[in-house]
Amino acid sequence: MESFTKADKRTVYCGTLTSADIGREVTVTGWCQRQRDLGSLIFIDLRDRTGIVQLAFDDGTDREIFEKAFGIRAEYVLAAKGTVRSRGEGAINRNIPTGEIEIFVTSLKILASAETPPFAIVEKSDVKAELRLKHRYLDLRRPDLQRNIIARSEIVRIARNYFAEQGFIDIETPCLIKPTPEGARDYLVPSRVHQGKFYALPQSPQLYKQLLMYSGFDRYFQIARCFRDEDLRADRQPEFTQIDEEMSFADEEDIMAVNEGFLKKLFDEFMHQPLEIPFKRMTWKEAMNRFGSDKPDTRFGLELCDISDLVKDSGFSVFKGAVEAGGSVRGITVPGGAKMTRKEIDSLTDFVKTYGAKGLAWYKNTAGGPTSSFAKFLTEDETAAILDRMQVGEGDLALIVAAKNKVVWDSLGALRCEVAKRLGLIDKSKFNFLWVTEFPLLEYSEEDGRFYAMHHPFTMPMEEDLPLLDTDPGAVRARAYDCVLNGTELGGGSIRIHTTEMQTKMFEALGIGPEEAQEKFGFLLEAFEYGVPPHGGLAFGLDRVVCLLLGLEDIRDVIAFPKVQNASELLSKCPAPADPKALEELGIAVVKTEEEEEDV
RNA sequence: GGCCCGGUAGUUCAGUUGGUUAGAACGCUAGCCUGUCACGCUAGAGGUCACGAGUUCGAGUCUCGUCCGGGUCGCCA
Repeated sequence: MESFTKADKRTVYCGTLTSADIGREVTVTGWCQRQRDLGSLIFIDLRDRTGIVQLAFDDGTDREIFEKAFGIRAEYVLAAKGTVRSRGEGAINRNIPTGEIEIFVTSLKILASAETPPFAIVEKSDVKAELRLKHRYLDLRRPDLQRNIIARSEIVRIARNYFAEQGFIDIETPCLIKPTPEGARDYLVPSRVHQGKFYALPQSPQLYKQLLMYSGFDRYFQIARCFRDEDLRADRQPEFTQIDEEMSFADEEDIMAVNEGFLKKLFDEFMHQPLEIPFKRMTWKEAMNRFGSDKPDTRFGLELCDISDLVKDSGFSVFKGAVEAGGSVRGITVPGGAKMTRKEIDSLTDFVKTYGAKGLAWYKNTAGGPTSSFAKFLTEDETAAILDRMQVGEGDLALIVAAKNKVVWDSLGALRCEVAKRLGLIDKSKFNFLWVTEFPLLEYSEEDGRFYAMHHPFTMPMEEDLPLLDTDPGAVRARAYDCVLNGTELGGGSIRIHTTEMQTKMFEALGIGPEEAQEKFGFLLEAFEYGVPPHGGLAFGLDRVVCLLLGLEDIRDVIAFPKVQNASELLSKCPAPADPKALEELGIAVVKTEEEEEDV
């Protein structure tokens, strides 16, 4: 065999061969999926990233080649030359695309042998995540994971093409940047040249893309890696990728339109299905009141219903007290939910408790006579009014939470999703895109006794709310928007502040004094002096986009080398201790914790 | 940092009230087999029950701690 590289014109991908190739002499390379030894007949399924083709060895096969084939085991790497031939009637395998043909092998090379892998390289794998991630290079051989990674590449290609067509310029921004005081924890990188000083890895290219607007690159685009030193979730990794954009001389309408165009193109070219644009829009306030969430899943109902006014004077202290304390009493009505058992309702009670609710009041409207956890504390009229307001019909179940608004929203927002999931109310074929707009500009932190920017401190307030900035900062709305799909925040952005006056006001509202502002964002404030265009932008979480389009739930399934919950990576075993010499050069000493001291 | 779930053969799991030699399936090894494709048949090998203490005559099973993995709340401008 003189050549077995893919560059050889006779070398083809396993999964691409069809009966149209019968008679061709070809070379294929790949991994042995399975060897079937039938005595004087051997078959080998050869796998590459395109699929599987069957290699055949029989009494017409050269004895030396036959002996070689006899010894081949799973995951051996092979190059085989031979003639494509029909399998003949009766021997056709309808389950695989190449099932009509096989390769009669005339030359065989074992490029590498292999140990039996710790788990089978098959599409449907129920092997524990830990083992898969320790051997991620094997896990990534599985066809479903290969499809995910290839799909991700296609989505990125479509994004690059689309934004280039729209006149966006792809610009790289630094990965070693100044640590930022607000927002998520930074990953810090020590400086050797400047001992005691640190870079941070970017949580996003935010400031740099704004600076690019100041420079006149009026349409910027980047597939940008971002880093946040926060705890992981099924949909959150410490390093992740954004489709990041920024536009000058643009307002919300321009930015939403460009991105609706992008998603439509993704649906055309990748999903091969229509997507209706423009998307529905909903203010943050409406989203919270109707769905208890700023990223509502609108594929099902179970909307929240406010009954505060009906119970504020009632004899039930739980309801009355919540309203008096400035909170509210709200609930959801589960159609047909009355058949839920007490045990099931108890588990929903435990569920809402994780969101800070003290309990879950319920009312089962059953034909045989209703049962309820709270009706005995209310008058018949009060109960009737609640049932009427919540439209609790026969066979329905009402679930009610009384607490401060944030807890009511959080718990009921999560509860309606949980109930929908348990009752199978979610139509998984739907893609309900939604813009959530008019987010609050600021969020009060009880712990720190101050306001923080809900989006980031460069977000433009809504003009009509500006007077409130001094009197009622919590009520000011921002020119910020999120793109939501089926209950997941796919991306978000805002119109940015572009004047010194406004930015100074914003820092004041955040309790950042002039000196601190100068020290931390002086370069930005100074830049405002030299003519900054109005601008705004948006960033999508690429990993989440890929996940949702592929119908996956675990973000790790679309990332080649993901990290586990404690932010370590099991394959290479990082993070790892640093070389003492390197630490010395950096002027860094690692301080042992008290526990470790005791062990020494 | 809190709460919940899990760790038994290479893999996925079962393992009764604490009781003899810890099982099954798949995989693996060897032999046989001419049309398999989840090949088949026969035989065989394979276990620190995550780790460490404790309770007990006796622990895979009960208790505590540790480690590892998963989910989640906090956190994630």
